[in-house]
Amino acid sequence: MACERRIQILEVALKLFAERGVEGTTIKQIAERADISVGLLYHYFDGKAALLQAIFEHRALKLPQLEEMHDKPVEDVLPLFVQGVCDDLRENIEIIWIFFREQRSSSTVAEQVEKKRQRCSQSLSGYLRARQEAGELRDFPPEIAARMLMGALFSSHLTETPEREMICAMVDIFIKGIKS
Amino acid sequence: MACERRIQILEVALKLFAERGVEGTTIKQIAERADISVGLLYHYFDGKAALLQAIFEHRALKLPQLEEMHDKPVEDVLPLFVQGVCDDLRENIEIIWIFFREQRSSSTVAEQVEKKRQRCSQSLSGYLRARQEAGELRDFPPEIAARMLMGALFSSHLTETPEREMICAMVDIFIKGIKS
DNA sequence: CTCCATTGAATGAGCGTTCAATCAGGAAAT
DNA sequence: ATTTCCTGATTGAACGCTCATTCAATGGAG
Repeated sequence: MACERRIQILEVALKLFAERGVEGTTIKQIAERADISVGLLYHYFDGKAALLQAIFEHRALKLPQLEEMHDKPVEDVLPLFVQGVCDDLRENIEIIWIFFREQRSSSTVAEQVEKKRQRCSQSLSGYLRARQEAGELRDFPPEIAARMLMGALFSSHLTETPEREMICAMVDIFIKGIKS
Repeated sequence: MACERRIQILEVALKLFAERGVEGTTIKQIAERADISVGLLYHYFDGKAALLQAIFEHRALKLPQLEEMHDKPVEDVLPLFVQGVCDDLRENIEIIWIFFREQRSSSTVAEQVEKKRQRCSQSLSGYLRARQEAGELRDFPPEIAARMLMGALFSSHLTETPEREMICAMVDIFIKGIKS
C-alpha cells in the first residue's frame, strides 16, 4: 500500500538526514537505502524540501504536562518528569539532531526549535515557581534552573544515550540544589 | 603578506562553516566573502577538506587547569572555573558549532570532540573527587556531576550567549546540590 | 627578468528534478 | 474464461545546473 511506502521512505530519510545532515544527504542515497528508484521517491514526495517538511509533520515532539502537578513535591514530580523527557529524547533523537543542525541555516526550523524549547522550559519553570510559593524550594530564578536541567539532559542525549543511574544522579543533585 | 591572507580566508571559512555547515558552504561563497577569487583560495589551501583541517589546527580549545586547586573550596574554585569555560566557549562558539555538526558524519572529528570532552570532564571530576575526600562535598558520582554542569553550560551557549547572572545562578544551584 | 600573488574561464563530476516508458493487477466487456 | 482497458506503482535515462577543482594567463614588486 502507498502509505507504508511513504513511511518507509520517511524513516530512511530521517536516519540519513540525522547522520549526514540535509545538505550532506543526496536523493540517490535515500532511494538506495530505501531500495527504490529515484523516480519513485519523486512519486511520493515533491523533492528534498517537501521530504524534510513531511518528516517534521510525521514526528512531533511531545510536550511535558506539569500543570496538574503544581501541588505535589519535587521528589515525586521531578524524577517522573525527567524520565518522560528522557524517553521522548531517546525516541526522537534523530529528529532532534536534524533540528540542531539545521536551525542555524533555516530560520523556519530555528523558530520551531525555539518555540518548543521555550514551552518546555516554561512548563518546568512554572512548576518550580509554584513549589517556591508553596515554600518547598528556596529562592532562585526558576527559568534558569529549568534551562540548566533541560540543558544537561539535552547534551547528555546528544553525546550518548545516558544510563538511567546517570539521569537519577543528575536529578538528585538538582533537587538538593533547589530545596530550601 | 601570505600569512595574513591565509588567516583572513580561515576566519571567513570558520564563520560560514559554523553558519551553514561544511557541506552547505561552497568554495565560491568563501571566496566572495573573503573578497578574493576562487583560484587564490586554491593557491593557499588544497581544497575544502584541507581548509577544514587548517581551521581545526588554527583554533585549539583551551583545557581548564584545576590540578593546583584541589585543596581550595568549591565556592572559590567553581565560579572561576566556570567563568573560564564560558569565556572559552564564547570565544570559540563557531568551531564548536562545526564540531557539533560534523561529529556524526566524520569519525575523525568525532574522536577529537570525544577526547576533548573527556579530558574536560576528567579535570573537573578529579577536582570534585578531591573535595569529596576533603569532606567538603557529599557523596555523589563526580563524573556525572561534571557532565551535568558542562552539559548545562554547553547547551546554554549553543542556544544563545548566556548572561553572566544566568551562569552564576546555575553555579549556585550546582554548588548547593553537591555540598554535604 | 623573476617570482609570487592573483584572476576567472574551463572542465568534469555529481546534484536535484523530470518524464516517457514499462509493469502489475483488478474491473469491465466480450 | 478470455480479452481489453485502466490506473497507479515503478523504473532509469536524460536534463540543466552548480559544485569543487584546475590551469594558462596577467599583474606587480623587487
